[in-house]
Amino acid sequence: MDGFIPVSRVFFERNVFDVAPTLLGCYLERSDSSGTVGIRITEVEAYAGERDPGAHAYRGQTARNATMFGAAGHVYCYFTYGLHHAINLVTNRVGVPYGCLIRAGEVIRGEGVARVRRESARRVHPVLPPDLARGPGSLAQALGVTLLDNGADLFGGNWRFLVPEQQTALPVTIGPRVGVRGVAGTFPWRYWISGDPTVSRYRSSI
DNA sequence: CCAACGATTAACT
DNA sequence: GTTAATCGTTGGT
Repeated sequence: MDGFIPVSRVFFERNVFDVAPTLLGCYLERSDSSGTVGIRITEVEAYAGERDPGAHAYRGQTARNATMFGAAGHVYCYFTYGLHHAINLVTNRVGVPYGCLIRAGEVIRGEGVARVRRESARRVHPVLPPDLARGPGSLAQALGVTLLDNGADLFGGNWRFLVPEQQTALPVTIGPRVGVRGVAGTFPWRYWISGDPTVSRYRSSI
């Protein structure tokens, strides 16, 4: 992918609050037999395990969240609301269940495939691109994610992660996370590219 | 075993 | 702004 270069797993073996803002502008790609879709990440949230009442891992390890407790650079995928999938990229080291929810992105490869997968998003506007990957559920749908992707490795297999070739200082806005209730909903652990139209329209739930 | 609900979305009014 | 859709996971009986 033009303008992006590979990076090692060390990128994810850092504190989640260091990783989260540096994910913005990076390239995330998933391939399967139906095609390849790649996005430029525009919105993420940090989830900090036992320190974070809003995190799945807050109450310890379960069968569902086990991937978060594993090695960095893997995909934690979960199913929620009976119909949506969402993905986190696992950070830090084994045993520290921190990760970044990928909330939104700009589809820059495989838009045709993404449009087919996101048929319901088609009628947004006759000319402008539809909301292909705006919000975690939409993003997962555009990428073709299923629960089989839980535990997938970003470094090998059908996923790929690249960083921008040019280190440009993106304008970043920080604010409360979406859909997180209680005190954890006040933590400013959401990061997005300022003014980017692909960022989810949802706002704080507090 | 069972009831409640969720890191949401899209279609309503 | 409000709400139905929809089911795996969780935590309490």
